[in-house]
Amino acid sequence: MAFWKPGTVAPGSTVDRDNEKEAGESIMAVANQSYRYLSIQQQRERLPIFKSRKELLYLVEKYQTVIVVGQTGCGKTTQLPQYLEEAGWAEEGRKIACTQPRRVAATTVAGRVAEEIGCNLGDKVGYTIRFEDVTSQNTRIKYMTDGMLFRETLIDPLLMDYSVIMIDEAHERSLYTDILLGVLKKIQKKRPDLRLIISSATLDAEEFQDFFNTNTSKDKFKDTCSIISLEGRMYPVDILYTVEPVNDYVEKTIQTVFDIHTKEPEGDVLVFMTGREEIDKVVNEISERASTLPRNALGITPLPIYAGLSTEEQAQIFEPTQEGFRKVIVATNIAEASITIDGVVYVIDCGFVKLRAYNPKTGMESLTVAPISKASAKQRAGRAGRLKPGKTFRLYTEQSFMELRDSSVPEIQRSNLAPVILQLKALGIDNVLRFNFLTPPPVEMMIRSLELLYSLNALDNVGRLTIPLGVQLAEFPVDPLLGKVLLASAEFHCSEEILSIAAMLTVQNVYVQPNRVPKDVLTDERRKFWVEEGDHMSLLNIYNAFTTRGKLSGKWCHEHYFNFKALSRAVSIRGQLKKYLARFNIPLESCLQRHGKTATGRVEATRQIRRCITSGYFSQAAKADVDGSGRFRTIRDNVVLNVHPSSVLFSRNAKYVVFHEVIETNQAYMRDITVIEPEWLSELAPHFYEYKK
DNA sequence: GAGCACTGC
Repeated sequence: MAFWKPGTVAPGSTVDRDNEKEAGESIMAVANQSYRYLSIQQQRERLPIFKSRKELLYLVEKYQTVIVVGQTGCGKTTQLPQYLEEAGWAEEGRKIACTQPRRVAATTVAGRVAEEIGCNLGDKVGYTIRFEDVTSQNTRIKYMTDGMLFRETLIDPLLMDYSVIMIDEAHERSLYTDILLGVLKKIQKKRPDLRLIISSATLDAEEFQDFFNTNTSKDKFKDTCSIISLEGRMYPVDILYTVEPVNDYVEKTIQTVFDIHTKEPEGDVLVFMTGREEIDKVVNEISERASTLPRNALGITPLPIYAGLSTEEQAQIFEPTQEGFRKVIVATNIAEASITIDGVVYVIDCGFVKLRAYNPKTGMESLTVAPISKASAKQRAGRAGRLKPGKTFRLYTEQSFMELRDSSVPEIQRSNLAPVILQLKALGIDNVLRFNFLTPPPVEMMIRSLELLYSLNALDNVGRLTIPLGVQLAEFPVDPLLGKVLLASAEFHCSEEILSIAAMLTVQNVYVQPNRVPKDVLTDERRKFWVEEGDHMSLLNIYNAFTTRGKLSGKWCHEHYFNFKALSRAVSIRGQLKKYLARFNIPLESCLQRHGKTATGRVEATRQIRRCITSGYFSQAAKADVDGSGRFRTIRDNVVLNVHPSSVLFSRNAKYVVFHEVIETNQAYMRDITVIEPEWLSELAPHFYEYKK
């Protein structure tokens, strides 16, 4: 292919096998290939990490922190905790923890290790994720999400249960990974016996080392942190760059798919795009042009995958390729680390990703297309080398690749920090501005969040958590604004309704939009559940319909184009939030059941619910422009906002609203909106609005 | 007047 140029490190070079938990280190995967006759012990000894077993154990003995570098596919996630357990680190009732950024990873690895050890899951080996605690008194090795370990610090600030904590996939720099690193560094000062293992990609290892070495630099000259590199196991992936920069990567993608299809041996293709619109375009174009292929040629099956698809639609990509066809999977970033697809030999990488950013000046989040990092590019390329030697086509020049950031901006630098600040305060870290972050978030973002927490009355005027409100908001596993609404529901006598609304706001993708169904059919179906008061009350209707006449069934969701997975999750979340309300002594009351028998009672009840929502979301209020353009402006800062087209209130004439969130793409859109009366703002949040007016 | 990357408690 004349348009392509091999990368200078390309032929024969190996790329890390990205997600060793799915296949790479699995002894079962190995067993299925050629070592079926080996005992489990023999299989474990064949993994690349086994050669480093002694050295690893020596380092953990000697150093407080050990950084285990990259080269995934070596077995570190499943083997390292077992080595530690075998060496006695889990004796005397102590546990070994291993954190993962994603729930699926925690559960699947735990299952695999339990099988290797030959115990029931939840016995010697277990896992803990939100809504599922599969551990017992006997549990010695505990896999968990990073968010869950952070929750545990609120209960046991020194994490005394654990002798070793392994933070896996630290290079991903998830929000909770970053917070945990800061908190664990503090804990280490008080617990010299605690061992930390940070598993990271090569590029960040020294940053982690510098971070942990500063703990003791003042009086000792010896390092307390060591790095070890492990070799991985995966097939080589050739990397090809374009010779010239690409203007239209959607078109270039389609060309490349056909080039691969007509010139390369068999093997499926995985394409990385940024979002739904591009994916649909690529899939449609491929289908159309596929009909022009010669009659006797191999067929081509394009399939989309992104989070907004229903479970059934997502499942299609895992079905075996039809005889005589080549599968082309067109994906968002979901395929970079969350979903693993077997059979991929070719990867096409457009070089971009959609990222969420937080603007502290407006308090708005934006969703923008940005170039990926070198680490992401490497991760994407690695998806081609799981089955056999593969090829990755990067739709950018090698020069552009060299100019990419080494790794993505950590999540903590682009998030709303209000929840983080509350939780750090609850841990007794009063001066959050001086908290030891691996990479500190911008100071103005911290200050904006502190102001917001003060206006919610979660912090007092010297920045301490208020009692009980601030303390309760820190405990609640929801955003502080939503937490405030939940707590205020006592006053408005509508906790039953608010629980359902809060659960529905917390899950994503309540609606599914199958491509085969015409848009007006979808809209008509949705209107059956919609009410003029806005999205919150409509979500409540959907929740109630799902749990009563919908009988919690997948079939009902399918018929009405709702996402079954999302609604089921809402039911679990509601249950969890209900337990918190019970703990905070907030009575369960339903104003709709009490007053909803008559029309006027119903109107009054929904007013109460909307007032309750306003008592938490008063800072996110907007007023319609008088020109009838449908545009709004935030009441305090005059920022222009539009109604999101998915909202109940799209193309309806509301005057004053509060909104759950704003997503800024080409324009700023409010999502999940409720109609309010302006007097409620001065009544419920005079401190916030008094200088206006 | 017209749009929805991905996680986590």
